[in-house]
Amino acid sequence: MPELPEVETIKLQLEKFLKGKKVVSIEVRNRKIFQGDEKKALGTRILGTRRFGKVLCIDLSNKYSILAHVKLTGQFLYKGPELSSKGRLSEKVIGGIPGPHTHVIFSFEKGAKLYYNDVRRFGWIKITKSEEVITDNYIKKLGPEFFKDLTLEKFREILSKSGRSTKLVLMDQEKMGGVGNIYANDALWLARINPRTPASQLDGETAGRLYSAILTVLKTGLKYGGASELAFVTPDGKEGKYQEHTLVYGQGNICPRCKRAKIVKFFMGGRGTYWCSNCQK
DNA sequence: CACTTGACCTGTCCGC
DNA sequence: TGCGGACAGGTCAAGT
Repeated sequence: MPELPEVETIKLQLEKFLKGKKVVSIEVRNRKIFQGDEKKALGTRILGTRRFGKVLCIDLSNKYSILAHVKLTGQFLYKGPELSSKGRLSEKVIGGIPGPHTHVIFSFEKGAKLYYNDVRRFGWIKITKSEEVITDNYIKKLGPEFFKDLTLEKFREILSKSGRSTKLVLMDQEKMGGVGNIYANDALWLARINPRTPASQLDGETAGRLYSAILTVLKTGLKYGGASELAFVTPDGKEGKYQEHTLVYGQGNICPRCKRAKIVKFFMGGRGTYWCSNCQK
């Protein structure tokens, strides 16, 4: 669920809340989640935030950076003077903050805090030299990204070189960065493409349709502040709304476009795939 | 090399 | 009401 729109939403809020703040302390409650020496961050200020695919990057003033992948259930939650008391916490923040699922607590000046909660503990946070961010094991393998360096031409080329099913290629972060299961399902439906069609079999026009469809669903996801299907919440403790606007993901009713077939769910690569047999050929 | 399955984890939901 | 099992999406490692 944290895909490009969700991580971008987190990134924008963290930028807003943290920029310029001085790191006073970092409490690591779970060593498996936080890798590296957190003391390197103490006394530094937050310069800004970046995003690489689904990975967050928080740049510090001493040429170190904090990288984080929230995977499925990781949550960054901010408490500070800007939020006052009105910000009610989503019930998706299980156990509250701090709580049994809080694994890292960042403290800043004036009592501001950033909590990292993660029920399933799949996520990770690490501190690394800023110049080594792009050679990080995950980031160095990331493919080009939508809205950044993934042009239509490059997109067509990537598809043409893979005989794997189109859906799996879209979700392969080493081929292209940012798209996960929810947006892949919706984009394929929007472009009327069968998720199982081998990527190399799509002609230029069809690939172009898919490219625009992906941009469309990602933009829609951003507009709604991400999809809170599972555990996604924004740092201010609120939920995204895209899950209320999915095209086919999570649906089981008659296809809203052709109204001739039911949306069918099946598994591809172990993940739920939603498909209209009538209009996705 | 391409592709699949299992592991990582726990909360939620569904059926009995 | 309680319990067991399937299921959730993102990646990595191991197996076919």
